[in-house]
Amino acid sequence: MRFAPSPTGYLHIGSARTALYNWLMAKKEKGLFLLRIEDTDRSRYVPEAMTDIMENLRWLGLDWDEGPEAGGPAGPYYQSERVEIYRRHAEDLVVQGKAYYCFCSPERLEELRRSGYGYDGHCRELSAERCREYFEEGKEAVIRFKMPREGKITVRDYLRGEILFDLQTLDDFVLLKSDGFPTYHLAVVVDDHLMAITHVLRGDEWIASTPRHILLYKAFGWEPPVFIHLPVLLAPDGKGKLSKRHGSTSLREYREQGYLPEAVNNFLLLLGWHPPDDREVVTMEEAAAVFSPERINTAPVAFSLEKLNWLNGVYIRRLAPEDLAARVLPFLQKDGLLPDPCPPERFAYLVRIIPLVQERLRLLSEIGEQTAYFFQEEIPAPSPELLVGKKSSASETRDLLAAALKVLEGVADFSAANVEETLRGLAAELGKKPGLLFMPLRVAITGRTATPGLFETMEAIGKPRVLRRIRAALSGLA
RNA sequence: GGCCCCAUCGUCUAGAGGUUCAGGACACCACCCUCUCAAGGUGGAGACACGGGUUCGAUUCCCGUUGGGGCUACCA
Repeated sequence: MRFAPSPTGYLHIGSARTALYNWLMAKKEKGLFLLRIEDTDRSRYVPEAMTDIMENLRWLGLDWDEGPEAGGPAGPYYQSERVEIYRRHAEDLVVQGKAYYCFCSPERLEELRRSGYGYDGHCRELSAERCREYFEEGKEAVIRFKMPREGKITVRDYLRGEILFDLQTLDDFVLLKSDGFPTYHLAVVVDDHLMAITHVLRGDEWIASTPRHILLYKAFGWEPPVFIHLPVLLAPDGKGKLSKRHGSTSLREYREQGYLPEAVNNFLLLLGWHPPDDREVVTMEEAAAVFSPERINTAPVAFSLEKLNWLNGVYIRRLAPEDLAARVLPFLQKDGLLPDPCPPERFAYLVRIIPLVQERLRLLSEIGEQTAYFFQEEIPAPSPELLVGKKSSASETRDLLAAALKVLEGVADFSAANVEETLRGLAAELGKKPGLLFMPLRVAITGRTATPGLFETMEAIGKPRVLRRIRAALSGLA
């Protein structure tokens, strides 16, 4: 199995799915997974793309057995370093009469394209003599594949069965460009063969080019691999291909938004594939044990984030507090709530806070807004509107807070259980519903109406800060 | 335009001719739990694109229509 991205941009979420499926299949079948870089288009080459692709594949845990930085017997794994190999193969085909030099000008080709048909075979029967003359004149040439002119070719797709193509609809495509670099078609066939790829699992935008590839395998006298074409990813509205217009398409953006690689993998896995049972939460280990290409769907898939958000929550809840703390730390540092580097005692406090917010967190990036009041010495004074509930009045709220302040001052053991007991006792004593007392306290202490359990929160914040915040709220009401 | 692929709840999907008044998950709604918010529990609403065949019987097979998508480069 292999994943063969082109370094023309950041790792796309759809490419990541392709990589994942390839990786899973390699694991399942105890085969090898290799990474090959298809950098044969110098004009579209983006230098940062390479590091982004490798970094994010690793982030997902999709390690490659062979490829850049890993090496391997079939290297090099950058196509730009293999141009000699492609040139040799292309020239072999010319010698065998299965391909030919073409000297047509870009202008002529442009006109041809406008006519709606492919290349017309203008240079197909050029004599060797003529070619030499052209070369001596310094003309640039490409090598084109000599397509059989009639008949049909059947492409066997693992999921779709046989697909018939009329050879008349296929033109003499370019194998080797005038700059000496191969086209995708040549490079992919040569490399997949030389690298002993048995299953080509790629996006279904390649179906239309597969007949060319099969013909190339035949021309070289090679056995074609099994072709498995994945359905395309559609925009969330199901209309049109997934593109930047519809939100994030690069994996790095998801990472930056606070998605867990576990969740992204699980989500991508379910986008076109499903396990034999009804499970939705499937870890990589589980998937690697049961992945089978028969269960891949053929219909286009809308890329909707709802399930990813849910899965992210699921995986966040599964994390050990220390683990989640470590993952959330960079986000808190970015928000300026914890220093970088983070001293051990501050980190320990974070770990202590984690259980309070763990089941409320959907994205790691939400950590700051959900926990700021734990880390801050003082919080911005909550507005009276927030402090005074809809069912209460300013004077009642003031009385309640004052009463709470008084009893809390006397609490020596500021544990959640003890605080709860004290405050419930107070509410009963005042003949008030507990919620009526708890809400203004919550707002006074945290500045918000939605928080983790009040008493756990108070314990974590500690008596001095709690009392100070209640006093501050009280003075704000005066 | 030509060639090709695809078509079950809003979304991801189960289903491989009858045992399905079509099952699960996300999202949505209601209720329960409850100090708020979550999480969790229970329940609810929600789909076989359409038209022809084939068949005793079609969501399942065939054809067409419609819709969506891809390819049609010296890009991958």
